[in-house]
Amino acid sequence: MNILSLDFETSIGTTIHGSTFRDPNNDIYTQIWAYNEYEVQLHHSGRGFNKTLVNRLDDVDLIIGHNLGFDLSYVWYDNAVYSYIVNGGKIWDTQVAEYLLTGQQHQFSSLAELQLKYLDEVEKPSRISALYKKGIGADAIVQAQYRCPRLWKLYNKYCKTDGITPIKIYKLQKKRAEKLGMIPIIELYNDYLLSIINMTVTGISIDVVKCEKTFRDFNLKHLQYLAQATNIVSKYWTDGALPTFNINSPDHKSAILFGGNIKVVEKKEIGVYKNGNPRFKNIERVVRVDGFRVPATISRPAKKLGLYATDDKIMQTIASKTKNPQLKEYCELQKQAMMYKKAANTYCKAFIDRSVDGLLYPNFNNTLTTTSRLSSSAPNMQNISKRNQFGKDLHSLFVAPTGWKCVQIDFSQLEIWVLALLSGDKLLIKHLLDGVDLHVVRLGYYNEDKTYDELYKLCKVDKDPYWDKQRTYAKTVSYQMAYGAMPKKVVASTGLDLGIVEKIFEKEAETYSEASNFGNSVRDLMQENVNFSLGMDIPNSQKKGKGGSRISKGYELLPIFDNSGNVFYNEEHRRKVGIYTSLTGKRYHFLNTGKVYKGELKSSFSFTQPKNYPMQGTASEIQAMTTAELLKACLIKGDRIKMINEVHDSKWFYVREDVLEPCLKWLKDTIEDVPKIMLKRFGLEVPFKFPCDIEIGNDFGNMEKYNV
DNA sequence: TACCTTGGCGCC
DNA sequence: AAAAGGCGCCAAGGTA
Repeated sequence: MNILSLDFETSIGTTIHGSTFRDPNNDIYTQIWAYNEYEVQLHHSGRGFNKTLVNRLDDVDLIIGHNLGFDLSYVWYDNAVYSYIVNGGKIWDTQVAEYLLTGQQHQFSSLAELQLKYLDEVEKPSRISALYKKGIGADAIVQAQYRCPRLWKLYNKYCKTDGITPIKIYKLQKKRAEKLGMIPIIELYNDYLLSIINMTVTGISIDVVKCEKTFRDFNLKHLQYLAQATNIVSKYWTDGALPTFNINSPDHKSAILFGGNIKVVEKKEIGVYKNGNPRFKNIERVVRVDGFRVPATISRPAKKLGLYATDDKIMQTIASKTKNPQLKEYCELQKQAMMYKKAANTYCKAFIDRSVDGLLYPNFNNTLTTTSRLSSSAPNMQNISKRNQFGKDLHSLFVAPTGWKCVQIDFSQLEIWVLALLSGDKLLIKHLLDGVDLHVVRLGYYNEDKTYDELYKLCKVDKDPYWDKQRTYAKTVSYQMAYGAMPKKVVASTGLDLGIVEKIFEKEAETYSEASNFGNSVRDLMQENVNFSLGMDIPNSQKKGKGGSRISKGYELLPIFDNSGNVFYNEEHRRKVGIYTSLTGKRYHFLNTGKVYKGELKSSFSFTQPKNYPMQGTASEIQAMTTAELLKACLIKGDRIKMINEVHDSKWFYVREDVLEPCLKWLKDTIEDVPKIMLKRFGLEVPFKFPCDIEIGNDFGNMEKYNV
């Protein structure tokens, strides 16, 4: 077996796109090819390699690297990479492996950290890394090789180490993974990484002109609402020392609604200099604002003394209770002004700033979340408004290239199907397979005078506005329950009575008893499997952030406190974590929040997390394995199907118009066939397929259902 | 200036 | 420090 460790040193590029492939000016200046731990080749080019590999990959069985997404995205369009992947070539990313081996606790590990952890090698402060940090990239170093021979020697040593280290780490990781039965799950997430790279490199088309126009429109709207709101508050905002009323300031909003103090800074003359110029000093004082005098009991105290929360929920309560028409109007204006500003800056502006020639290349963070879900940033493509007034405008900025269609394929009720799979609840499975509307079932829990059929007719056939709305509430409850929320939180997000929500939970537990009990069974299992936290997995020298925040996420034997605030450092009192291993071998860690009581640690674990982590985590595995399944075809049929984005249970594509039907049929069949993939990868029997819905359109704001 | 925390809100 | 379903981003306000 030939293993190859691949690593590139690149230029640094602009501050917007960093050192990644996104910046068109960036290139590779050194290629490090380490074969089987002993044969290391360094290839340098002062002109850059023009994003191509120096060698073929024909005799390579496994490519190893740390954060391979970075390197492979540079050479994704190289023929050698293409044929390697199409012929089933595999990768082992030590960052991905470490993430899974630690139960998703070690996020974005650095090579230096793993070097310490596995090889006990302390990375000496390197001149090379220091240069990189200063913005001096490999291009400059390679070009200076004859001028700076000492630096050049150092650089070559640095490169060589970076090539060999991942191979050494891989061998140890593999041993650990075999012991824990984690090889299949690590292979899955490595395959998934290839699909993620493919998505990232493809990019998402935006209509830049429309984006700029929408940005301007939203800003204009913001200013209009702001002006009206400012006009209303002007009679409460009279003190000349006050700054301009700022509708985005939590301080200002709290003060104007509930009354409060606003800190102001004034320049005060405190004498004269020798040259006769006046001497000033900044004096801080507070100005009292009475505002609308809304009773603060409607809200909740903020962290800052004397300030209160002003979120949407509270604003709605105020608007519905007040008899002051001006206040009522202000509530609506504040909301609109803020929403337009958010829509403009968080989305339109970010899209414009982040795009490169009309294409967005978001970061898909694959070693970040606790549950192994993907996360997205710069821009975040997973939280673009959909249901509110901006949903259509914002999504319609994402357009299909000429001759192509936008396609979105969603798993329907993925979390519920996952719950059925994990719990094996017979009735739930039957209901899902029969197409029973679970939201209507839940509506029935607190409308006992009506049967399922009657309610179904009212909601879905007659589309009675009242019952349709009731079903929407029930739907929200359904999803909240699936996410593992407790009744209180459901009340907060739906506005339903606590009594009703509790009844729903109660009846749900009766109806789908095995499914409802799933979380408890995880918790029981996990409570039996309490381990010490991972101890010195990351040495202190690698702590990051203030006070080593990375460590506090579970890498240190944390001291714990008793009810009187006494600190216990003894081994037997150290914090422990619960570990639960899922069907597929993925490990989840749960923080033990227990305290010391009479000298002994009483374990205590959250009720919601044990339910949520395996559900969310398994859902993400299904997303990962189905996406990975598409990769080869996406490469071979790259002129017909391009995958561009994922949002947890949905996948975004461009599909060429003239081959739409066969492509969509193939995509749907492949994605829905989770049993086939589960069997192949994990040897697990899954008794049902996972149904998907397809939508198509010319842009992602104007999509219509498509039946294959 | 650069970085951190808080409040608030978008998505699944 | 505890504890929460999982995330990321922006603006404000504060600190070094």
